[in-house]
Amino acid sequence: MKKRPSLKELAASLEVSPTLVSIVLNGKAKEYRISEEMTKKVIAAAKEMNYSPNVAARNLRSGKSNLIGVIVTDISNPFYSTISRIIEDRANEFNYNVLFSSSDEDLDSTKNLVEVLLNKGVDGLILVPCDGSEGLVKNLHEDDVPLVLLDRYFPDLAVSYSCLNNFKSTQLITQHLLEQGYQKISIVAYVTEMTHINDRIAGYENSMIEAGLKDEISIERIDIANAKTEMHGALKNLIKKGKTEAIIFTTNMLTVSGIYYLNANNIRIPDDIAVVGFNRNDVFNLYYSPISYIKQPLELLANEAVNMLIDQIQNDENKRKMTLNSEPELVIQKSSLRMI
Amino acid sequence: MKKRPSLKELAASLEVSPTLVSIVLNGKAKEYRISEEMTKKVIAAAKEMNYSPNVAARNLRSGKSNLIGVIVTDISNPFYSTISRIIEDRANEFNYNVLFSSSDEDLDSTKNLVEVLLNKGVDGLILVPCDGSEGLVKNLHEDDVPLVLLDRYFPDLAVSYSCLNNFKSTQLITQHLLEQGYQKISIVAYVTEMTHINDRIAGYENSMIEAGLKDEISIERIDIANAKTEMHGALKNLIKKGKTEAIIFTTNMLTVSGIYYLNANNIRIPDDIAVVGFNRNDVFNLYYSPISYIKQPLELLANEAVNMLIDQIQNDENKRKMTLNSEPELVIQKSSLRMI
DNA sequence: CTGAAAGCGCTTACAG
DNA sequence: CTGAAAGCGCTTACAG
Repeated sequence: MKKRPSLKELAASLEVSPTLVSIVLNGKAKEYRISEEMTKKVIAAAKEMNYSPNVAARNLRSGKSNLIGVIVTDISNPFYSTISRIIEDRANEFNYNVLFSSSDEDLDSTKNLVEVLLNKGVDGLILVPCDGSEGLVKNLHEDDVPLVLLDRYFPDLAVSYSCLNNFKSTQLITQHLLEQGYQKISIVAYVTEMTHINDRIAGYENSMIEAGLKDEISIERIDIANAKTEMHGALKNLIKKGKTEAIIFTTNMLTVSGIYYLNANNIRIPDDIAVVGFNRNDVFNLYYSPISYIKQPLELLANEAVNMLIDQIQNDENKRKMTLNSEPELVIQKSSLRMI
Repeated sequence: MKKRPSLKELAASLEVSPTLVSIVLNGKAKEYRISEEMTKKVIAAAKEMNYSPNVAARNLRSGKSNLIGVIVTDISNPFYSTISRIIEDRANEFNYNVLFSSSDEDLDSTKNLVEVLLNKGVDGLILVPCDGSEGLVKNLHEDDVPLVLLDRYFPDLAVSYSCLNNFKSTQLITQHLLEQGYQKISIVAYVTEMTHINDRIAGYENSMIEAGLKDEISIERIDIANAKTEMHGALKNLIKKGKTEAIIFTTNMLTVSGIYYLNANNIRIPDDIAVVGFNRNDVFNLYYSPISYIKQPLELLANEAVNMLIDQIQNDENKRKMTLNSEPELVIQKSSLRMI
């Protein structure tokens, strides 16, 4: 690889000191009252020689890497890949680069990735925390690692987060289904202690109770490790009981995997069972019966996560908890409309 | 952020020199014949103090960053997000981290990203080159930047690449459609000079000609910048002419966008028109008429790209061109089966 | 077997 | 307005 010129070489070619060059290139010419003429000369030479500072040296000296670490559960999942793209673009605007990793919802993996990213010298972390990671997050926060949680949060920790108003999202869904005349409404979720899922369940329960349908509440929990098999069991169970007119799937993956099952078993949507899912997906729109879903404001969520993080990094006294509980939007399509 | 202990502090706590510690922690104890006892003591202390080397300092000293840059067209596109995930995992195995960026098929953007990544000190690049980037790629190669092209390549450049055998992919499709009794077969592609697309077109033409159907060859080109509008025009055109019994879409995005159009216009697949697309997508499988598609060996493609790159980085005399033209697989589903 | 010293390329007090 | 010098944390000849 061709060697790039160093500051020293650039200074030598101009017959000035490295200090001067450094000052000018860091935009501090005014502050140090460098002559305009000299300033121009330096900048022109830097351009001419295609100079760009050695990042490792700058990092070492400044203690900053202008690198942020992002840990999502799986960057090949459309929900997270869309978010990652927005984070990347936003971080670039602030002159930061991003190191992405995927935790696969695994605690040990998450711990390991955090360690690796911190060792790489990232200035801060955006983390989609997995089940059981509350202690880890707490430790990071206590160690004053700039940190923003994304998509999920811990109510008991004073850690900033950028999330959906999950409770409201399932309220919207449930109320919509009730309006359509469905009463036997079930919900499918993961086995987890994470708030985002449990809030979604709570929003559903709340709306069911308010509608006087406490007895119709029906919750299926699926272990993410055996999602496919357990989805079969869960849906078979719901359908056998004849207990379900409508199903709410609480994540995108659950929705897609649920549709696979319903499809394979010739259960028609919405004729046999109405369906509402989470997060936009081409699959939903192109399905024979387009699927209603909760649309999250991904731009907002991702941009705010970056904003909060940069804010923490750059004003390090600023350790106050910043939170975003963004508004869900219910996109209604054929899958949840009662055919009359 | 909590300060991590330095090598010097670790050495001080052990009352030995930094040199010794460095040697031991870099696994060179044997080479320097450090006593086993001392070796163990150092390693234990490093663990105890949770020592990990400062990456910036190591990079500066070694001139290596253990960072590779990856430029895809859009990391939120499922095809590239899947590939990115595999690259990430593979790179980690080699103890490399990955900086991802998206070029949006834009040359200026690609140039800019290359510059940024190089300035960040990446040890090498995996690049999905866009239209018009041959000169850029040539320059990089001449500057001895370790470089592997992914998904697309330039036949005239001695640059390593990891790609699909594109010619063969559309041969497979065309032959399959011919076997099903379709003769009026059209193909939809981007306006581009890139080989991967033009090879796909060539494979189709080749099979059509071999079948004596030269006159039925029908190629629609779409400008990627106006994909949606032009897709409408192209398909309207094909259908009006009554000229098409089957359509081959040459990329995943084209396929999805084509299906949106056919859906909106109540054109039934395969009854009215048969369809074959590229790259697995949940959309295809869950569609009322599951879409046949070319499956690329993504694991292989991504892993080999990383292997080739690491090989270049670590054996820098090794500038020989390495190529992979991997085998396409045709997954046949309902969308291209003649209903008898 | 082990340590003192130089140097990677930068930035920033300090001095004038 | 400008420069000499120190130092960020590491590794690697060199010396013994």
